[in-house]
Amino acid sequence: MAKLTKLDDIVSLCKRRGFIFQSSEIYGGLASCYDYGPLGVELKRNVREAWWKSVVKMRDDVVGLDCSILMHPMVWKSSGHADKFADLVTVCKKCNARTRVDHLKDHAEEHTEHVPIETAQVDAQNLSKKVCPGCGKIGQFGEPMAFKLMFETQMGANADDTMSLWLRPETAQGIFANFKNVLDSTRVKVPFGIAQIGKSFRNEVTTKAFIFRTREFEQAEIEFFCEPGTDEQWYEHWKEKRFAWYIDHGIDPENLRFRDHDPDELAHYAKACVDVEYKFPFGSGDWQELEGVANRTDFDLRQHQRGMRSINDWYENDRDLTKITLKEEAEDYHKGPLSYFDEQKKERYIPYVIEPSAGIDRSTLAFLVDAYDEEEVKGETRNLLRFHPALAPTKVAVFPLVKKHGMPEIATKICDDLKKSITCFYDQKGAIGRRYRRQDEAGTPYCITVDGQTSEDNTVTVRDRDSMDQERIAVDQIKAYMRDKLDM
RNA sequence: GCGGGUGUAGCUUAGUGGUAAAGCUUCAGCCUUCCAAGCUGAUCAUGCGGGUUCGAUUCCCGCCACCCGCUCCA
Repeated sequence: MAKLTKLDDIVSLCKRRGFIFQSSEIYGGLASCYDYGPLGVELKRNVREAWWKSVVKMRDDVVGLDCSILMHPMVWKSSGHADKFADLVTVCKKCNARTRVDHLKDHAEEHTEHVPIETAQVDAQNLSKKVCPGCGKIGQFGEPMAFKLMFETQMGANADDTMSLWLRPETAQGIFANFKNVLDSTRVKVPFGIAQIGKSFRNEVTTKAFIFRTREFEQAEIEFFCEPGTDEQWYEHWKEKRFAWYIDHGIDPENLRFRDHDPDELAHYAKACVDVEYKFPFGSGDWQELEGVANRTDFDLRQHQRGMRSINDWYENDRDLTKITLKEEAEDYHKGPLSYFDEQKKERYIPYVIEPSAGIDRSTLAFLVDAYDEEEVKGETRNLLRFHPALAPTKVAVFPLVKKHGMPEIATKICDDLKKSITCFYDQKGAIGRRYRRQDEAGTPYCITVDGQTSEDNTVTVRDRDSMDQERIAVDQIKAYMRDKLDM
C-alpha cells in the first residue's frame, strides 16, 4: 500500500488537516518553530497524557512535577551546561565540511564531550595541524565560529537592573533541583521517580526535518532514583517499559528499535545509554531517536551539592559565572544535603539516576506518520489515520443519516450527552459516506449514525474506522459501549 | 554557516514580459436512508522587499522559509 514516503507528504498532510503549521507563517515563517493546529493540539495533548498515565498515574513509585523554565544560573553551572554548552565550529575550506573544533584531531578523530569554551578557543588557535575528517586535508580551516547553545533572556523590568538567565536546555535539572523538596513532602522512598513534561530550548547548530529537531521543543523526562548497585536492573526495567509504551500505543514494532550507545559516545556522566529509534520515512529512511534512556549515575546530585557549596562565590564574584569554579566535592559528599537516608540499611547515599527522556514532538510525529495509511476501496483511495484510540484527537463522531425526519435532533442529543466524558464531533453536512471518510482522515475511531430505525427502536449504528464494519447498538448502551471500546 | 534544490488558492498541479487556469477541499443552496454521487452558486493564490521595464508571477539582486547533504541528539 502506498504510504508517506517523503517528508513533504507529511508536512502537507499536517497542514491540510490542521495538525501542524509553520510558526508565524503570515510573516514568512520563523525558522525551526511550529504550531499545533486544532487536530494537532488534541493529538499532542493525548500523547502527553498517555505518557503521564503510563509513568505516573499507573505507578506507585513515580510522582509528577512541573518546574519553571527559568532557573537560577547556578543550576546550569552545576549541571555543566554553562561551561560546556558552547561549541566552536570550523569549516574546511576545501570540502566545506563543518566540524566541531574539539572533534578535530591531529590524526584519527575520536568522540569527545563538549569542552569549556575557553579550552576550545585555545584549541582553535592552532588548527594548522588538524585533519579534516571530511576530505583529509590538513590545516585548511576557516575562522572558528562560536555557538551559544543555550537561549539567554533577561529578568527584571528595569532595563538598567536586569539579570541574564537561560531558558532551560533540559527539564531534568529542575527535577534534580527539587529532589529534596519531593523527598520532604511526599513520603516517597528510594527507589522512586519524578516525572515532568515541559518545554526546553536549545540553539541547535542545525535544525532538521520539520518538527524533528527544533530549537524549542517539549520533553517528557523521568529521573528515577535508585540505590547504587541496583541501577543496572532499573535501567533494564525502564528500557523495556518505554519501548513497550510506543508499541502499546500503536507504533509498528517493525519501525522501532533500540540502539545502544558506544562507550566512547557516552556523555561524561553516563554509565550507559540507549536510544529508542523510529524509522522515519524522510531522507533515506533513517532511524531517528525518539527517546534516550540513560544511566546518569549519581553525577547530577553530586554536582548540585558542589553548586550549593559554591553559591557564596557567585555572589562575591558579581554574580558572574565565568569568574567562578565549583568548589571541590566534600569528603563525605555521600552524606550531603542531596543524599538519601535508607531506613532499612541505616545508611546515607547519593542515589543513582536512570533517566528515560522522550521527545513529545518527536513521538507525536512518529505516531502520526505510523498511523497514516492509504487503501483502495471500490476503486477509490481511502486515506486514514489508524491512531490508537487513546491518541485519536476525536474519539467519536455522531451523524444523522440525513438532515431531516428528526434525525439531527436525536443525533445532537446523543453527541451532547457524550461530550461530557468523550471527545466527540457532530456533523450533518453532505453525504454520509463523505462524512465517514472525513473522520477517517482525522483518525476518529468510531462514527455513530442515527437513521430511520432509530426513532422506531432506539438503536444506532456504530461504524469502525479500521474495518468500516457497522454494528447496531441501543442508544442507552452507547456510553458503556464506547467506554469498553476506548478502554476508558 | 557552506553546497545543492524549492517557493503560484487550504492541498496538488498548469501557465505567461500584458495582470493567472484546473482538480480536490471549503462555504451556501437543492437533492440525498450508509461509505469521497449529482446539480447550482460562492470564497480563496504568484513568500517578502528592491531593481530593470510602459508593464514583472515570469528577468536580475537582497531577504525569509522549507527540503537534501555536512552536524547533532529529545
